[in-house]
Amino acid sequence: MRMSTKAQYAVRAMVNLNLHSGGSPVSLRDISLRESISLTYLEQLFVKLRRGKLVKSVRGPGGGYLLARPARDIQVDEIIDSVEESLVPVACMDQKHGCLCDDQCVTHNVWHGLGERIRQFLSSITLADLTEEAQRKIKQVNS
Amino acid sequence: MRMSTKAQYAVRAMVNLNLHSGGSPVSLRDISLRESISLTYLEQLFVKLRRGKLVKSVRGPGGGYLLARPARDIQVDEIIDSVEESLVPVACMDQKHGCLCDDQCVTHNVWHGLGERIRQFLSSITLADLTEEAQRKIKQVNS
DNA sequence: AGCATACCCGAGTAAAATTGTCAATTATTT
DNA sequence: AAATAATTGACAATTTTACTCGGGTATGCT
Repeated sequence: MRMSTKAQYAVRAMVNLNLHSGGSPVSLRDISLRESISLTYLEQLFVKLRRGKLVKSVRGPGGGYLLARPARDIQVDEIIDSVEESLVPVACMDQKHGCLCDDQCVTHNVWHGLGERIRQFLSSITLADLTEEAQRKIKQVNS
Repeated sequence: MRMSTKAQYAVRAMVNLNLHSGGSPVSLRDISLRESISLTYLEQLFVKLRRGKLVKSVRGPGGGYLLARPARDIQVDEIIDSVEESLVPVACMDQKHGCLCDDQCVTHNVWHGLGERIRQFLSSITLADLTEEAQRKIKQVNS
């Protein structure tokens, strides 16, 4: 039961983006340097975040990425969904048409319930929450 | 975010064991046939379940495995712990001495909180709960 | 126009984890 | 002794993860 580093990177990158954007685009190069994530890997992640409508891109010099919506309206589970990390703990429940083992599996309800808890928790946290927390931590270090 | 099949198998096997044991040992061969899990793989799992003190083994003909404690006292999170599946979602939190990134990571609290929710949920379910549920499902099919 | 910046995209790849198998042994009962 | 069944360690196939690489394309600046 592990959250992939892909998902972890995506969340970190989004917080960093929000933290350093004063309305103007932030380049992946900057995020790469600050978060020590390889540029090419970040590119991969942001393609998905853009397709997930969480960020907008601005091309050309001075370009970069912007949040597509206010940070308050972006939930952590959406970030993870965008980079294609399933939040459901078992494979048979990925399909939308429900699980084949519906009736047979005794353990079905356990994983289903667990998936719901995970979703519930991660959807209760917004990018704004994380950004504020980051700002507090930065202040602490500087004082 | 996936529960490994190893953990899923372990839970299924434990339910099946409890379901078919009337106080007498159940052989892995029987569980293997009923749950369609390879015998040799089951052996691997039960070594760990035994070390985790969830089952006791009885060797020789008529032997097999028994629950080490009443099913009501066995929680699902213990089964998963035994087969060495971490319930904490990120690697840096596995060590008991705490996470190095404690202060720096903004996202630390997210994963920590998530881990706690997962643990909380899985510890609220006992092997007895799952066994009763299985019995109800069997009745439904037979009626 | 030409150049630099920065996003865009698909393919490939090495390492790690997962999911097992195989062979040989030990303990117990009949 | 023979059969049953757990015990153990080594090993192997497959899949997933976490990347890199090599090219593109759009935009702004001089």
